[in-house]
Amino acid sequence: MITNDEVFREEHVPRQLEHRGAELEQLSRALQPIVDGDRAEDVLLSGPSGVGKTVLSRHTLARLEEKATVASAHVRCVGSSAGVVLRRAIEQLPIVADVHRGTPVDDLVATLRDGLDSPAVLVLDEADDVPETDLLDKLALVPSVSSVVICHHPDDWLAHVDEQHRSTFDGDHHIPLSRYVVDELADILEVRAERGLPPNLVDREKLEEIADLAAGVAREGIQTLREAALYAEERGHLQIERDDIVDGHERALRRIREANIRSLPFHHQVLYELIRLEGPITGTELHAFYDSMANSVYQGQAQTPVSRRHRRSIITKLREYDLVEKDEEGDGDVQYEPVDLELRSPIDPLAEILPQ
DNA sequence: TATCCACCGGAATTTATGGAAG
DNA sequence: CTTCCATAAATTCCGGTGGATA
Repeated sequence: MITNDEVFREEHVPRQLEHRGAELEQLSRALQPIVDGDRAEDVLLSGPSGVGKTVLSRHTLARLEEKATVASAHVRCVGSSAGVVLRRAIEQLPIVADVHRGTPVDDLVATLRDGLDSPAVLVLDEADDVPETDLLDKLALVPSVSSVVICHHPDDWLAHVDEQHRSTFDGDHHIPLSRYVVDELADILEVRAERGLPPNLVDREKLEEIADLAAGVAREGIQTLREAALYAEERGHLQIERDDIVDGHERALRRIREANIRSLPFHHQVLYELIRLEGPITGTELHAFYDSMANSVYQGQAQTPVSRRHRRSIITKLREYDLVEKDEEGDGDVQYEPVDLELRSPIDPLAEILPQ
């Protein structure tokens, strides 16, 4: 039923970007100098997840590539230190150097500075919580590399940035992307449907319904369209129907969360499972529960149980990934609970230990 | 209002890890 | 193989916050 799954992939970059003309223009203008071999300007791209920040940067760079050879690197920064970010950047850029774990960060900066024949663009994706705030300081020492920073909350991000770098991302150098309105997202979905689904499987009205359910978040809308098409096939519908959309949306959201949970380390999954099994649960109860379970859970594992302080950081991360919610109950005490009760950790470390 | 208590999160400090040099 | 070094992860320390209580 899906004729071309490629167009529904997360990493798919469309040839034509719908309804991002102004932003595309703005970003192209900032990066334009690189075509002539000059340093591009730094840019901050911000907006909620799934509205096309990454796609915009990839699409823009791909367009520039058509005009000239452009050296660029795209690094996901989530949970990585400055060293890891720099190392991955060097690996992607045309630089001959051996970089490995343990290479001093200043050496990495030096190879980046000395190893390039011409200026390059470094895209720092999901830069929200890079622990090393001085990453920008280090990059400032590399005049030939300009940065495109992608983050969710520009104000929070800028607050962590040194005063001296803050003005770099002023005015034209900050491109905020917002959610699409229903009509716009429906246009985007229409293109995907044309290219990836059989003709007449879905009409405009249904696309608008999907766009509405997804609340203007493109990633959600695109995945919902895909899942709805699969449901329609399972159910023998000739067209996508309303219940295909509703169920498709549920499954799309779950898939997105599953992808999130899979990328997390063991400790995080343990905490997640405890919250899922016992939630809603208060912080104090959760710590006590962890303490009582820890020995059996970590039995035979390479890792050992972690301290309370570290657990707090982990819970924060689980919330950022939209896996756990923090409820302010009416009476004031906070409770944690899973966003999706049915969504188990793939490790599922407690299954055989806990009854029920 | 003053004090206590639990929690949060930043920062300093310690520990583990893997490559490199001897 | 052992020692040394820098990074990254995890722990410890600690000041700030806000609700509860007298």
